[in-house]
Amino acid sequence: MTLETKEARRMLLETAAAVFAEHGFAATTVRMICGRAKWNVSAVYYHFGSKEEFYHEVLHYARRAVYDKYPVTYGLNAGATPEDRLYAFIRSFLLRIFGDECKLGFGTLIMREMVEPSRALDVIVDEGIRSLFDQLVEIVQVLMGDDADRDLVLACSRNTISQCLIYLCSRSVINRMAPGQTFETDDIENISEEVTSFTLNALRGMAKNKGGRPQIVN
Amino acid sequence: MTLETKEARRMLLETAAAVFAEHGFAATTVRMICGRAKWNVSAVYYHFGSKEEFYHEVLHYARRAVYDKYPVTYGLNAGATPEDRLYAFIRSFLLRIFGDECKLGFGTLIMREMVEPSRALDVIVDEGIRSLFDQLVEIVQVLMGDDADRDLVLACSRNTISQCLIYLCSRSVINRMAPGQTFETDDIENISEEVTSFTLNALRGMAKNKGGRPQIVN
Amino acid sequence: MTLETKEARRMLLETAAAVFAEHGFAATTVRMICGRAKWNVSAVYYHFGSKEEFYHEVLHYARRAVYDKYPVTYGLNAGATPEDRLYAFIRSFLLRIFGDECKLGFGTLIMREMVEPSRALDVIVDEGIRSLFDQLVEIVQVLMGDDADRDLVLACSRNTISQCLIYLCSRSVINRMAPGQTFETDDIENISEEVTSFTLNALRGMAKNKGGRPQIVN
Amino acid sequence: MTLETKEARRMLLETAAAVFAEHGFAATTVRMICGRAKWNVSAVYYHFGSKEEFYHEVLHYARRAVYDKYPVTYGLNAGATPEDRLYAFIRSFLLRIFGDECKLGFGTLIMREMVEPSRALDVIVDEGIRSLFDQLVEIVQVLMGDDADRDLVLACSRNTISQCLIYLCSRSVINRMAPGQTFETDDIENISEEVTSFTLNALRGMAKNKGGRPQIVN
DNA sequence: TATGAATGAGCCTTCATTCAT
DNA sequence: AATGAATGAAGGCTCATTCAT
Repeated sequence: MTLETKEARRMLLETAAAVFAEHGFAATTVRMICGRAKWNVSAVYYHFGSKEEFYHEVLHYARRAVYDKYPVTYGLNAGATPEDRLYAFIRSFLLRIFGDECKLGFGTLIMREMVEPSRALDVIVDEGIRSLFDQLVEIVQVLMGDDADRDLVLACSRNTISQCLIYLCSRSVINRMAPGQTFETDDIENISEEVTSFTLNALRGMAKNKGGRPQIVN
Repeated sequence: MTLETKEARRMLLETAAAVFAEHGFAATTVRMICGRAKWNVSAVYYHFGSKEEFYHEVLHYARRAVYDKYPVTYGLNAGATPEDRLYAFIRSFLLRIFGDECKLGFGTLIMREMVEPSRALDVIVDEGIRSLFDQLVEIVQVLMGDDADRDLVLACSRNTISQCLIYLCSRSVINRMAPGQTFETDDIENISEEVTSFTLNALRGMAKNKGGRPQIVN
Repeated sequence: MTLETKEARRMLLETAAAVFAEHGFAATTVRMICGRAKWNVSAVYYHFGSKEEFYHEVLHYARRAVYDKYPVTYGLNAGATPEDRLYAFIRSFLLRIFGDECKLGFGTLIMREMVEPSRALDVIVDEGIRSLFDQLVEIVQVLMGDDADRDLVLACSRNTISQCLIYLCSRSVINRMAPGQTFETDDIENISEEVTSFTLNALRGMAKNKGGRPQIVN
Repeated sequence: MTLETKEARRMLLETAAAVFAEHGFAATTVRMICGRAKWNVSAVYYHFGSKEEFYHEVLHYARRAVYDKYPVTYGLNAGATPEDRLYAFIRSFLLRIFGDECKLGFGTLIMREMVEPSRALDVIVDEGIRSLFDQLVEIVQVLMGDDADRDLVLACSRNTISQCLIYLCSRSVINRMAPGQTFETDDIENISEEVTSFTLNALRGMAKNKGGRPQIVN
């Protein structure tokens, strides 16, 4: 069978994604991947040029796959309220992070890129994250009111997304602190609701008193 | 000079921490560290046994150092309100993450451990993070009221801390999305206030209507 | 287009000759040649069997081509004196070495064979160099007189040809020692004359006093 | 035993010189050399940095060795005539080329450099060949008379040295054309005398009639 | 016949680790 | 205790060559 076959290529990229996710770029050897995917090492070099280019291809593939499966508008229908949109954003974000069977596939790759950025991160940010964030910002702006300070809106958006990201970046710590906790589909729903609720309350409060610490001590 | 000297050992560990933080465990070479610290490679093996044990020692040292400098009660005096305590918690957490001169020293080491956990992470969680988190939970409990559901309090605590962690885990993305943003001491103060404010508003809201998504659609 | 075509084959061999000349057998990649000649790698293997056989074919082709262009009698007409024949020999030899536009094509291939002989060198010597040298020997014999010692004639012939070969073997050194020197057609003429003159004077002297070192000290 | 030992280093460099001479830089593998010299591959990298640096060291060593053994003034005493000096130059040149037991050690290395120049050739030319050639030029100038044209002197010097170089560059051809010929010490003496004689006759003739081809046809 | 794909051997180099002094 | 030297196991990559269509 040839690697040009869509099927074969897919299988290889999938395996590679798993291995890269598991060990990171540096610690992953091309031999590892090929051993697991039953492919000849040279074949990979023939088709992808170098370990690095191969890795980029894997990243690209994984990103496409996860966005195809969980687009940004996932679970959102026409007459959605801003609150619904926030909820949908958070939920699809988490679904993308957790991926199929909660294996943290693409999520892990992204996380490793954030910790040890390569050229790929620029692309990922430019082609995906930025527009994603902009959509969140828009939702948050609506929720806080048009007169809300732009910088505050940005900060609140960041706070919002960070509540999801913790499940990506700190999963290993969470697993150690709450060993029982699972991350099945149901759990994701619960987390989504809880995060949405927390965020909505924060946004409403911030909007009312225009944020800032002075309010704290009162 | 001998490595038994406190001074020499300190210097070596400090250098090692910087290098490990910069490149990660796998990509860091013992020679790298020794080259920079002007020490003999074999000396490290003689005193620490192996690269891995050495790394653990480094982690241990860095953790002590950062907690010595910024204890959990950092900036807190006797009659502090729960709000003050939350603020102090967040601020000291950020200071620990950003480290001296915002170099992300110990923070980076932790972050890499979270992404690629080693035996060391268990220790770090057991001896540091857990008690840290417990203290936050306690503050949040107070802020939400004694009758607040325990699980909700835990979730809210997690949401709170996540707003800080994003500056650790996603720094590379933040730098790319907002290239201008600096992280000087002043910025840390601002972030602390903003996160505290966001959290307080969320907690008050959650406490009032007992959280959950149903409220959203109202 | 098929490689059976005379034209296509010619083009490929020509390209190959240039690449082999430039990098030598070992450092030349079949892919290099095919890349430059716009041919498929496998086609070469199909038509020539192996890199080595291909190389031999290239050598054979290049030799034919250069001898077709500059035959041994190049520039010689009927009533030529022995001196004329010597001059013609030297000049055509240099022209063959320098090749078209002084690119050192075939000459370089031969040089590389001399340094790293393959099976091909035997053929080259048997089918070309030997008869070439014999013709020179004959000329030298005539110039030194019939009574000249055979071994001396051989040695003198060798000395003669060596004055040409230096432009082949030591070109890189000459370029470094006399950076300005060019090797255009005019230069070849000049070199030919100078070498011929040097040689004639030597031969005449040798013939007169029968060579040998004793004469030196007188 | 350590490679720092003069003895061990010497042995390794000698072996390396032989292998590089036999196969050339590209075709020689570090493993080859180490296999033959009973050294660990990594040891070579530890001490020499890279294959290329190692090669340069080998070249440097070989050059020193051969010049130590056969200096330019080899076999020359005080009141030497110009003829004697020419003879000495040629003889020592050949001895250097043929080296110990006529193994063509350093000679072959140089020859390979001439055919496939590396950075090393620049050094070799600048530090050795140039001054060597200058010495020859001086001798030739004396032999041709002070009024001899400089360019002619240079050309004649080149012709002179080329008669020696042929034994280096074209040895493989000579071996095939005259299979019986040996290159023992005696043979070198004979060749030296013969080349000296040929050259002296040429120089004298050139000096007398000022060279040029016109004389030929007379 | 022609070609894209596949393969296995091997090369240079690096690195953690151990030796020997 | 401290150090320069040595080692073996990989790892990324290349290349001649063979497959399979």
